[in-house]
Amino acid sequence: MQNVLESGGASAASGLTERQGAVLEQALRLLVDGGEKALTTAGIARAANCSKESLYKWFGDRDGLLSAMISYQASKVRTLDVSAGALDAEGLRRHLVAFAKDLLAVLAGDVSLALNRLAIGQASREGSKLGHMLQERGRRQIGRRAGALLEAGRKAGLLVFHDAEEAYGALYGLIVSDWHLRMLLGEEPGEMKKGFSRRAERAVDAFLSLYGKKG
Amino acid sequence: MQNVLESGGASAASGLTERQGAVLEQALRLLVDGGEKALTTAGIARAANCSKESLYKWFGDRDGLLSAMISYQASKVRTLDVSAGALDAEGLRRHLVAFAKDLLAVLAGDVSLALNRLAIGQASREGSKLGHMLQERGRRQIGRRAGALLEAGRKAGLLVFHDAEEAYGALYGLIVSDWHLRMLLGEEPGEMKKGFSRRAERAVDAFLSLYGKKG
DNA sequence: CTCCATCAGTACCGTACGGTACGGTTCGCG
DNA sequence: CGCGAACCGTACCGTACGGTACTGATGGAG
Repeated sequence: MQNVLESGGASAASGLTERQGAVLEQALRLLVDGGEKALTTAGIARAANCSKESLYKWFGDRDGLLSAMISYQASKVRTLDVSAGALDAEGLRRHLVAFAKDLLAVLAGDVSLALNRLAIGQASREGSKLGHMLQERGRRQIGRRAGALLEAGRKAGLLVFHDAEEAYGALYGLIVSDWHLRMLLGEEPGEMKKGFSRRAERAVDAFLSLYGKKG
Repeated sequence: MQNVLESGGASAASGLTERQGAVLEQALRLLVDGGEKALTTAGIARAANCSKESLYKWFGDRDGLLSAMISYQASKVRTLDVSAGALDAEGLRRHLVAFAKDLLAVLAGDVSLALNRLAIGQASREGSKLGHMLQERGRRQIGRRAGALLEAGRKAGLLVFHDAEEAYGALYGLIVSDWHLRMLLGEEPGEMKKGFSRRAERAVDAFLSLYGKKG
């Protein structure tokens, strides 16, 4: 997640120069540390050792900078596709548990929480481009991985469902419940992370009990 | 939820005068309409036909006013206790479905969404009193109703679980999934509300399939 | 009627932020 | 070397907000 060192990296993928990516990195760090209120153009310029003029030249506007931050962060997250060849019951369970743990880890991450808070705060005013973007690039991405996993399970005769979206919704709800919102509201995530592993297994057990064959 | 007409109402319960309650009502309306950015002290004073000086005299501070708004709104929501005498399977299911529909309706409400956005936006900076307060007065309240319902179901031999908190978490997750977050991010709630009824029943079916006696 | 408390309305102040303009510096290129 | 582009640092401007001070009106108590 912090690998700025890779040449090109996430910057090239979005048509950004390396320097601009580094600036966005600093902006994300500012956002994580101090919240939206601390995310001033002057602060970003100071933290990134660049000038405000450059910020406006590169991103046009404060909103453009915010959008670029979300876009940049999303471009760093790549969901590994599961090679679902020859899946047995135990393998499916392991994959589901891994997915659950990854999901909880991602949602509990500093940057994810900060960006979600930012987008939610901006969601009230008309436009709400950020919320839509976060939704599209974040959830849709991880949803694809889950969808592929569920479809593979069904093809292997291990899962039974007629609506993949509904099954995914149940899986998501069983895993996350209201933990995401609680973390967004400021509950200390350190205490929560301890129970994540057990929570992931419990959720997958329940999900398999609902949608597993002869379950 | 909108019954401001009751004499005294939520104001008296919180040690507020009727006038102060009306001011908070206008503040909530401003927040719902325009988001946190529109919630300025001058705007509240203008909307409520009062002076800024009175605002500061009554609530001390802008944060105090925000806290008062959450406290005031929470004091208006009363969870009806279920008289759980003689519960059969069909009755339990009906109660659960009613709870699910109420939960979805509350979470999708304008005021709830606006207050959650406000608290989440404020959660980053140290203190995060609002998030904690919303958590305590909101979730804990509705969680009690669910807890009583679940306990009654177990006592009637209709539900089997060893950890009420875990069962409630599963119920909540199955009902809400990621819909709350999506609405907080600005997704149009109008389109969602149509499916709430069916969603509530599906969720309760799944929950009963997990925790109902004999499968 | 007089006194006093409360409150609306407004003017005011300090601050902080978004956005712009300008001087000085580095660096690549002909 | 000369030139221009990119850019850093900073100063600057307009605006908007939080919070305070003042004035005048209202209304109840003695």
